[in-house]
Amino acid sequence: MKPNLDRVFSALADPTRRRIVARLARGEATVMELAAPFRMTQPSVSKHIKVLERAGLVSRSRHAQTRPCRLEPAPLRAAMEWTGSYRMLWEDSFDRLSDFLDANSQTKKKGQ
Amino acid sequence: MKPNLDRVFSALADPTRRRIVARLARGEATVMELAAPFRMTQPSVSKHIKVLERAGLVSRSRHAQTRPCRLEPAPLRAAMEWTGSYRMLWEDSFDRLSDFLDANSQTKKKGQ
DNA sequence: CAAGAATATATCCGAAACGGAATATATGAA
DNA sequence: TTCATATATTCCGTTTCGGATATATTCTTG
Repeated sequence: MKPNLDRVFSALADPTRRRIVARLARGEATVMELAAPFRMTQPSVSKHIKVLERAGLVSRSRHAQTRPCRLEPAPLRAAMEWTGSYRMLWEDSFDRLSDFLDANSQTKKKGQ
Repeated sequence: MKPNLDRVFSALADPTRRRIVARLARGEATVMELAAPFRMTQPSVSKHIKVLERAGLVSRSRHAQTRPCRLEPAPLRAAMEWTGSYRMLWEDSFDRLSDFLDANSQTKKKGQ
């Protein structure tokens, strides 16, 4: 089950789906919960979730009538590793430690 | 000119474009040079380059009849920072240094 | 200026994406 | 069984995408 970067990047290319990912990073959620913040209809959100699912970014369980969604780290990691393999382009220093700390403190401040 | 993640992720969702990015990471290249490894026609490659350009991933200069392409780091960095903001999901340790080194050695081994 | 090389633009095509509306399925409760 | 809630599926129209072909533009050189 190796992440398919085509699907992963494609899934992340939509702002609705990135917001869903951001929401799921804080814990499992049902389709209703995920749909709530959006103006979109529920079936549309369902479709977005399915896109995330096919990219491996989301997995689901069954609990009563609900199908809680959970975020899967592997594809996100694969996407980060691909983009990260070009770090050298924006890092002019060879002090990898300080570079990492700088980058890390920045990502921490970033929302969506 | 802040990177538009929609466009960036969307641009990276295509394998041809990721190969172009990989090629450009090793230095500037003309359209002809970029097109060479592909079976595609030149206009198709031109379109892919334009997609990368609109995402801010590629910039171009003018030199004689050629328009050399250069890779721009900012959007790649933005994409990495977005995905990287979910690192916590696959890192169970708080030893950030060793985590970074592990991740880094892995990305180094990865091709395309 | 004419010819050629590098690149862009225009147009066409089939396939896929995105969103809505309506409908279907499934599970739990009364 | 009947009702209600949660979610999925289907169909539709519109837009975008990826590739092809054909044509135009731009610069260089003779």
